[in-house]
Amino acid sequence: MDILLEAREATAQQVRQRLSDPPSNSAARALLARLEKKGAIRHIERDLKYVYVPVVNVEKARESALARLVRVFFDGSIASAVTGLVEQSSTELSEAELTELEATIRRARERKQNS
Amino acid sequence: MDILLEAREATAQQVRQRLSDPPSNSAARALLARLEKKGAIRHIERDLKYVYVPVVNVEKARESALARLVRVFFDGSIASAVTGLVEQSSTELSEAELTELEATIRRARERKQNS
DNA sequence: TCTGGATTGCTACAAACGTAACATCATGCT
DNA sequence: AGCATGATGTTACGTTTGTAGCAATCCAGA
Repeated sequence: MDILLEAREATAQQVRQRLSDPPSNSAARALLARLEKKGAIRHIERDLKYVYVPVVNVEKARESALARLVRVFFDGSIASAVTGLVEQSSTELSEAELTELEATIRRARERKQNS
Repeated sequence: MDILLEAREATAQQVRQRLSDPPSNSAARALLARLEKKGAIRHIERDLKYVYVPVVNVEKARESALARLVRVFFDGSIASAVTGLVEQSSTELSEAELTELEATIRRARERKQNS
């Protein structure tokens, strides 16, 4: 499921290849068939292959994933989560990104004051 | 598993109650027994109940959860993830927290320059 | 004492899942 | 045409997981 959300779309083979500890070909197809039966994904036929796409609301999936992360690993503190994210990978953030983040925080402050 | 990480510890009943779409009592107990068999959790006997606690490395679990989130929902961009986190919940952040986040960014910048 | 509630141990069965194997179909190459 | 390749459809089997039920144990209260 994550793989489809990440790749936007994928064939059975592509999903299988991206899975850690790749299951058999049958298992990958069966998994996709089950997800489709449950309504989580759907498939389009293209070039004789089935291309699977997630049917879930990506926005909501992201929101709930963020909320879960904050709740489970950061005691519900959004500030702690942001701090953790930034500090875990500070060297991967470019100067431009750091500046942009500061702008984001300023915008958040303004939105807060206007509400 | 998430529930145990979040609650630090829980009995079979507590885990079951916190699960969305709560499974049967037997299923909850069987699940915990399996997790214990796999070594992911362990149990302590207290007041005649089994209190289960996660045995996983919380640090690593958090890191991988953060990495997954960034990869799946934010195209691998840490900056986007931080922005999403801040904007999704800007009104829940206090002024003090916003200020603290700015300090965090400054620290990240300094660390970056020193590396 | 004894009765009820809560919890675990254990067993049997059903549903879901992983896997392998084979058939079928379309495509491309010789 | 004939054949190999890659994809899906389908079936069968074993493993894992979910469920229900019942016995045993401990505790609290009547």
